[in-house]
Amino acid sequence: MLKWFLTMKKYDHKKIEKKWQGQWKKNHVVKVDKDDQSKEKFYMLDMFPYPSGEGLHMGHTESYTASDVFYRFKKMQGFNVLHPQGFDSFGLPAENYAIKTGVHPAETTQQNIENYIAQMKSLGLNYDFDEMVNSSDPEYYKWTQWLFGEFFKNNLVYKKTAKINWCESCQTGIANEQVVGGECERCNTEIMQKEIPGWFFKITDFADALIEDLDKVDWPEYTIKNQRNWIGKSEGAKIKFEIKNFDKKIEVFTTRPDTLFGATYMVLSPEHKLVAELLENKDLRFRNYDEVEKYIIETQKKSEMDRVEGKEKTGVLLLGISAINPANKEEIPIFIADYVLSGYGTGAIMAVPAHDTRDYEFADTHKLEIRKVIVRSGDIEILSTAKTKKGDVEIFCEKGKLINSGKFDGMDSEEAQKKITEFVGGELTTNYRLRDWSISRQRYWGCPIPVVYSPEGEARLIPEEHLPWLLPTDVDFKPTGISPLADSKELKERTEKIFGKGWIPEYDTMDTFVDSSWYFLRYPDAHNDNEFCSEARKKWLPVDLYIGGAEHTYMHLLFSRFFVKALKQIGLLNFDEPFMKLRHQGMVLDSEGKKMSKSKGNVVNPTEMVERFGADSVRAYILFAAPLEDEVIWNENNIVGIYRFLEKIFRYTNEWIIFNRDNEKINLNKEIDSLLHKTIKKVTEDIENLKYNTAISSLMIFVNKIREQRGNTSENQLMTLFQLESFLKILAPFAPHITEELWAGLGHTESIHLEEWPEYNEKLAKDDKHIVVIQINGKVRSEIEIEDGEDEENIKKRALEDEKVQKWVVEKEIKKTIYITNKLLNIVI
RNA sequence: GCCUAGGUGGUGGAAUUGGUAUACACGCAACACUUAAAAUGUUGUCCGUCAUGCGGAUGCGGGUUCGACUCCCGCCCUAGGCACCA
Repeated sequence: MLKWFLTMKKYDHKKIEKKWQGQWKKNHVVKVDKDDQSKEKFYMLDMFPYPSGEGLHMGHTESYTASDVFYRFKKMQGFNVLHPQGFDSFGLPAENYAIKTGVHPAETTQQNIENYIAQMKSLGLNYDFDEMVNSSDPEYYKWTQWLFGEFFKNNLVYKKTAKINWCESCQTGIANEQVVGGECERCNTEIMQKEIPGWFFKITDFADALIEDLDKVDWPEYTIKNQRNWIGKSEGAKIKFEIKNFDKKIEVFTTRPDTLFGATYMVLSPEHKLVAELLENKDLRFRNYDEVEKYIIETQKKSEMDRVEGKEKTGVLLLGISAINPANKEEIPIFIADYVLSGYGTGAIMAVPAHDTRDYEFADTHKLEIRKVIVRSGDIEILSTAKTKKGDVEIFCEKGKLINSGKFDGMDSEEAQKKITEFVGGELTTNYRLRDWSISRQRYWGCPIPVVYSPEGEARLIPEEHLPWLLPTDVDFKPTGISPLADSKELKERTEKIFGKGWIPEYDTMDTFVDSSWYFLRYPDAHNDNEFCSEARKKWLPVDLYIGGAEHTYMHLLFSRFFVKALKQIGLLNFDEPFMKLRHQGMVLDSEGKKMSKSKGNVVNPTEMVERFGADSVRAYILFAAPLEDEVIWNENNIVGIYRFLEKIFRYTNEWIIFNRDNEKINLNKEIDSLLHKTIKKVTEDIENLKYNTAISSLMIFVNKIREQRGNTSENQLMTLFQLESFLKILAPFAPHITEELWAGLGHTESIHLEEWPEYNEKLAKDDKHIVVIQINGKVRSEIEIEDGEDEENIKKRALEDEKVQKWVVEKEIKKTIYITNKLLNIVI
């Protein structure tokens, strides 16, 4: 014993990890040959991070480790795996930091990227950083601009002046999709409304395809649902209402044209164009002009959140005008109210208080007529059918049969929707919640929009030969309400030099979501200066497995999907969906189960954890602690379990090397061999299904078994070299450093990560004996050991002879028995 | 209010075409080694009971079934998301 104790090495994770991280780089272990046609391709993608000053966080650590494990696994299985990483490096934090300190965003971004790369390497993440993509690099954004140009030429981008969400702090417009809880997603300032001209991508053109193609992908159910809900398709009708004594019509969108006879008033959103027109028309001036104007101003101050939260349904009657219900020609009042939003439908509604909760609440407050026109089918006589109860009156919001609707009485809702729409000259139509994507930002640190304006104000695309259209450097970062680029002398001169006197450049930059909507198309051909991706390299697309946070389920995924569909329509791609399989990692919480945040001071730094426990332990622990998609509690006290596990393997392997290296007469331990094959099977299947926690647990069970057997056997009979090596290989994706060290210790000169993934023998992975549980009336009373495939009658006979079973069945009639092969026998008495 | 996910020992979690509930890990306890501690090892650890037995337990209450963490009905709680969508 003393001998091996003296020669035994200690598991020094720092030394081992540093050594191999250096070696991998030197020996090109991470290199991918993108043109290798001999192997099947696999594209494993991570959501690229924004390189913030705070560095990598634990969420990245989990997600990137998960993909790194899968990458190593697929590579060992013989796939040619592309597993790139890059940086989503345009964005507000760097610009805000520049405003505060004067340090140019390019500089801080570069520093942060270097820091991120160092952190990623310290975790043993094997990215080939030569194939990196960096969205603020002109070599990259040249192609962002080029793609914008393709959209421009193909009518998929247009300019319009629109009231948009405005963030006072960022001094920029914010897309609807980027407003979180009425606040700016990035800085949490409350969003206001402001009229701003800007460029929009026609994402709504693809609304139906964006819904339908969700059938083609292997994504989490809820992510698919979220995408569907975000697009928000609804069937209905557009119907026009005449205004009395005014030659204009109000068009409404309704999902319930069958309730038209019950429309007892109309509501316009305060921003509705017609309201402004009516206000300007002196002949028609409302009798309550001041009240109306005051209400409009109050609404403008409100964010969408405020409008939503107001419990009282406020609104103002437009005194002096009225509309005609086209179904029954009755004169009905018109209101403006902020519960009607300008951005959805037509910005105007017909209100049917008897059959819509919100309309009812408004009608109740303003004492308006409530006319019932729908009753539950087969319930014509009784008018009191109810779904939702509101005060004393009952509201029925479902479809049913019509009453009080003239010649349509007795008709079913379904049929009446078509017939009534037809009757009033309306139009059946589909409406979407999705709006076109506003991409203009009045910011500095973003991709310049490659457009110039003629002296007459006409927008023209900057020709390809002038790309990349560089972001100027001579600007002041301070927010003024206009784009920082308007400051640049150089940009102005550059524009005039190329296009002539009087031409001015577009000053806005693009939403950073544009950069991240196509980056995965660039990795296969990251250095191509002539194309965004060559035809040959497009064979890598689409992405086979994408791992990233669930927080991106709406915007990033939707925008990326839109890009792929748009580029297919243009003819630049030939597939429909960017990400075939998608999985999310859960949040990493502190030891008390709370969200990590700077303000709480409970943020765990991955690099510090790597220092203390080693990259292998950090990797294995974060995957072991919980299923990938669940929340992970980062508990430092628990990581020691993984550390001990690795240490045991380290000690065991070194013992093995000392005693067995030159010993050719190791006897095959059949029990260990069977367990090994079971473990290979389990780990292989679990990795394939991203069930890393149970894969690691089965590796632990294997090690425990070996430790247990060590007491019963002489050391040189424990494991063959082949068995030991197979075990190290299936551990390698999780703990790449320690396995590499032990692999080298066994005398290998090539990396373990270039080895083939062990095959399991189905026969050996199967037991030839099983324990069958004997139940009496569903309660476990005994168990017997059986041969694999033993005859049911025989098992039954043996079970009834069992002493413990005898006690229960003696003098009882056996009604029936149920046998589950190799598992269970239930005797019913 | 709506949508989604979930509720299993002291803790993280395992097990679902319905078939031994609590794998694996942490923690805890006892023992061994040690002058001692750490480390390591061994044993034990859902609850009740004197128990190699018996009974009970997967948020709560019912149901289906030979058998339910798993399926059905009703309710409670937690987390995340959405929100006047006409």
